[in-house]
Amino acid sequence: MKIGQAAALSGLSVKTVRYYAEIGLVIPYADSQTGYRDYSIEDVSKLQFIGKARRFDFSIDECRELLSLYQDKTRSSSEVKALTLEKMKEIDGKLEELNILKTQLSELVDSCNGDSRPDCPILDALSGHND
Amino acid sequence: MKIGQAAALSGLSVKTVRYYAEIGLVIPYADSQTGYRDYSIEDVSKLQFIGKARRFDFSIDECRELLSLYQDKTRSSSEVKALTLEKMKEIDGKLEELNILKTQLSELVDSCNGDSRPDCPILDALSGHND
DNA sequence: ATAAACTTTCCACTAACAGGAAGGTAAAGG
DNA sequence: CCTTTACCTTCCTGTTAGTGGAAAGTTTAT
Repeated sequence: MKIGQAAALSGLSVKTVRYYAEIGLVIPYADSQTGYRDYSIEDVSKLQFIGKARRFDFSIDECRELLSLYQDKTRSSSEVKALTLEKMKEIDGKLEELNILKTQLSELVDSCNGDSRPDCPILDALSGHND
Repeated sequence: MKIGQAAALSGLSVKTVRYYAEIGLVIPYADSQTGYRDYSIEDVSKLQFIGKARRFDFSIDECRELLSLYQDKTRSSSEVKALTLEKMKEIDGKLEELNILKTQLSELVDSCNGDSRPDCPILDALSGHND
């Protein structure tokens, strides 16, 4: 099938699918007659797989790794689990950072009356020498 | 002072300070003799301000906005507060997304025994047609 | 005087695409 | 059969916020 259908079936944009071909993530047949890319059902499965992994916040490189494990019949599930656990740790780190940020910002907002006067504790805090 | 000292005092890298000059965020004097940038104390204050705002996850464009409010003596604190509240909402959105992700990933991990066998529910979930 | 440390500009690279231009191809309608 | 429309191709640029490095000029220290 052509790229448009593959994109529709996988829920990705044509641009994205073409990009994945370019970086060697999912390489379709190249029809030498027309130059059109020709995607198989299996290619579409891979695209769907990648789409889902991307939504789980896996990077392209991690998708590449997962995909090769996916295709490796002799793989061990521990490898996949390790990758996923690492990703969870990353997410935990981000969560913590964001929570700290949120607390700090909410303290700033609470201290600011937000009226029409130029006096603003938020800017004072940003310009101050205390962190 | 020269860029190295300004960078050291503001806690930013020389590259970053030069970049901020390039994009017109903090423009120092240009010493016509040597071509060296010449930073004032006030420039350093601005750099510190930006550094702190960046750490609060404000984008460069938002920093630009905050900086102009910072320098505007007729500003109202409500403008600053509004910007900060918007930033908080953004952070809340990210937090929610990440929490959902974490839950989904932990369900995947829990379902996987992670042994040396190829059987892996994580990959099954990624390749399955259910989201 | 010379070496070390600092500065300059310029170019390339990062992640993961999106937008758009110019041009070739295919399927459908008249 | 011809034309329109829809689809496909490659190529180039832009996005964010810088980082790394090269080649060359300047300043400071020994």
